[in-house]
Amino acid sequence: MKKYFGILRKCSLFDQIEDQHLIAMLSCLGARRAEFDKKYTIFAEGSPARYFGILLSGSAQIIRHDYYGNRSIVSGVVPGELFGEAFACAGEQTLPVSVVANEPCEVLLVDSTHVLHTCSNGCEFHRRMIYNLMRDMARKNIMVYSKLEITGKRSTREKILAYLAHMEQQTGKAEFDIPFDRQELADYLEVDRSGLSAEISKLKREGIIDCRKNHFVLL
Amino acid sequence: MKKYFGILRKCSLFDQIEDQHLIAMLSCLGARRAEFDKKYTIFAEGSPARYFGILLSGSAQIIRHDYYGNRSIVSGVVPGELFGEAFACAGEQTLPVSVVANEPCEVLLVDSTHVLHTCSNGCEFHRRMIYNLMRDMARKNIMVYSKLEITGKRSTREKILAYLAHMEQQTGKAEFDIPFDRQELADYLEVDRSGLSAEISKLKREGIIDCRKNHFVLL
DNA sequence: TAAAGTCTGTTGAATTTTCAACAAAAGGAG
DNA sequence: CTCCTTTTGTTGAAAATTCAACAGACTTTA
Repeated sequence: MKKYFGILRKCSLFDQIEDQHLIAMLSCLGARRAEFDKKYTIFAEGSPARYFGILLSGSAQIIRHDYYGNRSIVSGVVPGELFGEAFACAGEQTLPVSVVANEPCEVLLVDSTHVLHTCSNGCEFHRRMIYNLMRDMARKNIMVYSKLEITGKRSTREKILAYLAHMEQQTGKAEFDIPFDRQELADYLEVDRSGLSAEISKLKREGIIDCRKNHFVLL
Repeated sequence: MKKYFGILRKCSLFDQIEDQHLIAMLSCLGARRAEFDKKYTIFAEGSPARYFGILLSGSAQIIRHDYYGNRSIVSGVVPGELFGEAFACAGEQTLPVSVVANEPCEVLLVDSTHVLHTCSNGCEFHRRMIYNLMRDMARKNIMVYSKLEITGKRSTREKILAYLAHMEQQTGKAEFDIPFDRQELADYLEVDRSGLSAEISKLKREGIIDCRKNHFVLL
């Protein structure tokens, strides 16, 4: 498990918890490692939400399908991030979303009840971890609000610009890669793919942005 | 403060905490009561997010304005609910939204740092409260996901139906009042008001729903 | 390297949404 | 009760989005 310490140290759940305690905690949490190939479903919509995940490597997406099979991408997941924790912590819920591997993934599955209730060993790091988990959820909350702000825009153009502005703010740079291809970006922004492509071309012609594939520059 | 016990008992933050401990806790939290008239801003977008609120009476809305002043309603707040807690718990944030009184309101303002850090009295109910707060945030998270699902629909018609289905599920009844007037519903669903009215009329003509003002029936 | 498959940009037509303006209905104030 | 204000429904025109179809660019696989 030691090979994952680099990632786990960056995971907000273990903030200010030292390596020496990590191993004990992981077993205490009943954490187990799992692998998923590209396109595989890590968590399936509708299944019980007892476990949450920590992405160790690869990348994943949180998605939802409506009655007609239209895909909507809620967010991407990068290594070190938690996923599904809100559903696990709310209790008595089934998952309203799926989590799908975007490329081969390694994940750590954690039983949420082990986090929420102090372990029988009475280890004192639980308190820290619960605090960390709370802050993580607060931040996730804010992230979802951001998405609401982006997809709440009325036009495709405004959605694109709001998304790019958000990425600029998050990376601190006017030049960055986005984690989506065109279809995925469309599914994230809740717009039509061809309309999205057309609008991106227009923004390029107007000299507002530049991009090549998934690399964008704000001018 | 005793007159508010009825409401506070329903507040998720105080789940399983008995009345006798409540008074001590409230002072321990540095909670203070405040009143706001209709249309008054309880929390302003951009201001520091140190306090969160508990609505004691009245009703409020969490809203956001974009550059052009377009209003977007993120959610409504009813008595007993917390608001602003995610922003306060994420730390180092300013509010990305405003909270506005929809009618005369009484609120309890709570200093988030008092909740997150065990009080000097070392009262044991903090643990329970932190647990409650975490579950509250997890649920809020899920609520925002629901909103994302509703507003993520591509057409006005689908948004209306998704919203009404959500209300039906939440109330458990096919007949209910919605907490919005037409303009507010439009701002919540992120659509044009006149288009919304037109679509509601159409749904009525088609015999899919019935409504009078803000009372809706799913047929 | 060639072939097959996927992703992206373009286009035009059909559909929808937005916008602006107005009139009817409902609610509130005096 | 009447006047005034706010809310709601309707309409038509303008603008934007979606849809379907296709061609070229890029990837992957055999």
